[in-house]
Amino acid sequence: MWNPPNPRTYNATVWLIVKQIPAGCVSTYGQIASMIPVPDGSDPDQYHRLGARWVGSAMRAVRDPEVPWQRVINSQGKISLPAGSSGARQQRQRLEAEGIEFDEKERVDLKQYGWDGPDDDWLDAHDLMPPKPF
DNA sequence: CGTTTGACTACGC
DNA sequence: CGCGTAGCCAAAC
Repeated sequence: MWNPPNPRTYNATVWLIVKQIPAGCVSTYGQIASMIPVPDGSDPDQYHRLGARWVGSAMRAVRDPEVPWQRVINSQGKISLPAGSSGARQQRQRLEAEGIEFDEKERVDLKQYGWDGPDDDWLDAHDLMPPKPF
């Protein structure tokens, strides 16, 4: 429920995608989740909603400095780390350093800064693996 | 070795 | 617009 059945593989896939987000852009947990194939037989919508949290746990587990974890925010355009935490401040600072602006409600305009996902040729070249079925 | 603990989201009120 | 809810787990205590 909170974690994918096989975190090692799923996290690696998430990190691979997140690395594609260009500086100055953001994506959401749900968007990242929806880029990853689902196992045969599962309902994509339900699975991707679960996946959003899995993407969150993958971000928590990032250790590779090349993964721009700060560019992943929630569907409301807000930072999901606890408000006021050092992590949240660092995320906001990093995003602002890339030219991203926050409104008075601490939100990023997804229409303006949202990333549309990797190119088709990138997807073809990488052939992402669906998570192991439950 | 049993408990605890999580970077989410769509939907109905 | 804000709040509560349900959704095929596993690593760290």
